[in-house]
Amino acid sequence: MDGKFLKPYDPASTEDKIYSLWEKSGFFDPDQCVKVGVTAPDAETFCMLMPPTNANGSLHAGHGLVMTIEDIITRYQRMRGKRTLWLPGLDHAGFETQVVYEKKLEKEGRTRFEIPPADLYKEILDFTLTNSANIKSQVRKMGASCDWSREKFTLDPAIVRTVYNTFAKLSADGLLYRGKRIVSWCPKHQTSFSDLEIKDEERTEKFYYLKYGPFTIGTSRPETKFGDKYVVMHPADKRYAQYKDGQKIDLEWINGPITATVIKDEAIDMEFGTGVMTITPWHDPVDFDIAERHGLDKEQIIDEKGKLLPIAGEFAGQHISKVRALIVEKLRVKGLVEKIDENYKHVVRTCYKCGTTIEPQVKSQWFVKMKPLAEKALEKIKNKEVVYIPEHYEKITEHWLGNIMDWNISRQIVWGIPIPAKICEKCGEGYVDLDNKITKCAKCGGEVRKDNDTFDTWFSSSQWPFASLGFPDSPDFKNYYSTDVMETAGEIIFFWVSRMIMLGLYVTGEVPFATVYLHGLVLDGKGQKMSKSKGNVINPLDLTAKFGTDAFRMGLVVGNTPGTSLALSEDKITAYKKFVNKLWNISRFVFTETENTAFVEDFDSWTADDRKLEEELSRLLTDVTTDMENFRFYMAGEKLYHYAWHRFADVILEESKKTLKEGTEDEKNSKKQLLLLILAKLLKALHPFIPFVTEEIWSCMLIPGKRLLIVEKWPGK
RNA sequence: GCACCCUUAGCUCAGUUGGCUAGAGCGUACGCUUCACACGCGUAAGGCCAUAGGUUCGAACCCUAUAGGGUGCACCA
Repeated sequence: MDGKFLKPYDPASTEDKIYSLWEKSGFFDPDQCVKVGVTAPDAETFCMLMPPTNANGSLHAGHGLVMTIEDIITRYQRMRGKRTLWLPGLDHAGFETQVVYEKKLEKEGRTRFEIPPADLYKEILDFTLTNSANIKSQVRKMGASCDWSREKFTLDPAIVRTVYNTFAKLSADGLLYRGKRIVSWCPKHQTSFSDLEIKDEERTEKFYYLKYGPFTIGTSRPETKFGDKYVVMHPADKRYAQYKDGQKIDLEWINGPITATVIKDEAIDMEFGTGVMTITPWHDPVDFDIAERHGLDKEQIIDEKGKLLPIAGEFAGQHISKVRALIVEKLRVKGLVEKIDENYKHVVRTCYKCGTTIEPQVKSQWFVKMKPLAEKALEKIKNKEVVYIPEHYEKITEHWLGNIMDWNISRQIVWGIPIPAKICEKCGEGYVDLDNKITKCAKCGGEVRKDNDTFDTWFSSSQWPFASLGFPDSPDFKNYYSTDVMETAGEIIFFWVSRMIMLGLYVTGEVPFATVYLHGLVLDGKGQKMSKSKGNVINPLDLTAKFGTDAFRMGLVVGNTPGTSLALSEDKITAYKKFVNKLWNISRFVFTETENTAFVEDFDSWTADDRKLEEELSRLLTDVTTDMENFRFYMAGEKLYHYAWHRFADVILEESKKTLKEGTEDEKNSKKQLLLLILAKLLKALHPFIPFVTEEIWSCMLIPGKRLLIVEKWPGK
């Protein structure tokens, strides 16, 4: 027996050694497995893509969970003999990364608005590359057995080309348009967003009743009302029956006399306020729709930075957040304030990143028509071509797909994939232009310039399943698409999962994956969300250093059901550290008692008792295999834990002591083979969960013709 | 407002298609250095499975209602 078993298991001196053993073996690469004969060339394939990691920081506990679950799946499938590919990748993560970088700039006293775009891009690229090296070493530390030789980055030229082709295809199929539409605009970040990037926040604010000629209008935002020249009411509202659609009324308003026009529209809720409102089409989606329906003028009141334009008269140039009180005071002096409701509760749309109030703006942006894509996806989901774990995510997805809005895919940031298009200077029309050929606007003949915007990062990551496998003609795409499992965070089910299904289906005609496994959040030990400001962020590397990667992995997976969040406490990880050590000591006992005894694969001289124990283990492993097949890793892990400690160690091992001391030769032989057999099978079954310690113990077993444990056969049926 | 989820031991959570005495980890109490392991061993305490009805031979599990907690979506100025 190796002398190291006389001391407790030491992860620090083991893990790096074992990982490089795996890497050198080439077994992460399915082609290599076939080449050296551990996998049959015609074996069934299994493919899972690692959600491309945001290359803007370092790994957090959530990544630890992703790497653990996905590695468990991968190792299990590989041991089952499948040609198993787990493809790693990195995401440039457009806006997310730019925000992180802007914070860094802020600390240095700089802002992105003073850096030439090309220079900024270069800076962020350097930043990303530095981070990604860091991230990759952390992923290795978690024990991830992904195929590094196939690693992809969302900015790889081949990926970008695929994204461009999809953009052009959408255009050719009439699913892409550039429109002057109202978009959600963050004045701080100075970019537009899709509807998913908006966070609703309930606020209690004042609600103002203002005199508008013969009417009283209600508003929570008097500072936007300078240009309001349309007054809208419901056509069926009897209170205002005397006013006709299109009727002009002269009245006194904030900065002097104006002529207002009466509009009748059914969008008005007669119950709300006074049943009359004025509209600000440039800065409100509902107002915009009304203006579109009636062909009304739209005027910009607030600029992109949130400051009032000249139309605001004396208030021009001031930031809207500062002038509300001043404007209300002016209105009050003019006698236009009727009353103020102090406790008006409503929902304000804010930037999910910085919490700044969204100021809608009318802008020309690229939109994808989502309905046709969503309908096809919905059909596949209902047919169970994509299966959700946990199940209820299917309903949530169907609800979202059934009510989908068009997707604004352009962002006014430099960090991202540039949109390959030309924009007409004169009329604003846009043209998809992959080959940089267009020089004149086909509509008005005006000069065109390059589109300076970039794609929403989700537009590229939604194409990840086929793009990363080399669509359309690489062998990997043919072998591995459509993939088997998509394992990711429940949080990004709309952002990413649903869009992957839609775009995958649209571009390749096939759903991109058969099963979606969604995990929940990793919370701190008290069940609170981790955040830098609370100071409760758990760094995975600290935990692997303190307890060992195997213990950390067990702590992340046992008791963690899909879709629900997990409270991760050090106590729990400590428990699994002890378990890993227990396994170490079990091995020490077995090795001591079976010194110089080789494991016999097809041993047939069992005692009746040992035969029963062997069958008991087989039953357990069958059970565990069922759990693995059904993604119940939390159960499989717990069952193996329980068996190893409370059955094998506490009972089987204890009882064996007597036999090994007092039994006949046959009984001793049978018992030794049993101990070796159980240990071997247990190591195999536990390997996906705790790969390092099992591989290390395995290396000390006396088994003729054994390979690395990572490619041994899974012991259950 | 609509949808979805949750409520089980002091804490964090399992409990698969309804079926033995409802489980685990941590924690707690008491006792053990027993020749694999004190990162250990043994023993014990601790639960009206949110509440009220219903279905059933049988319910933590299925149905209905209620209460509390959470999440997502949609919004009216």
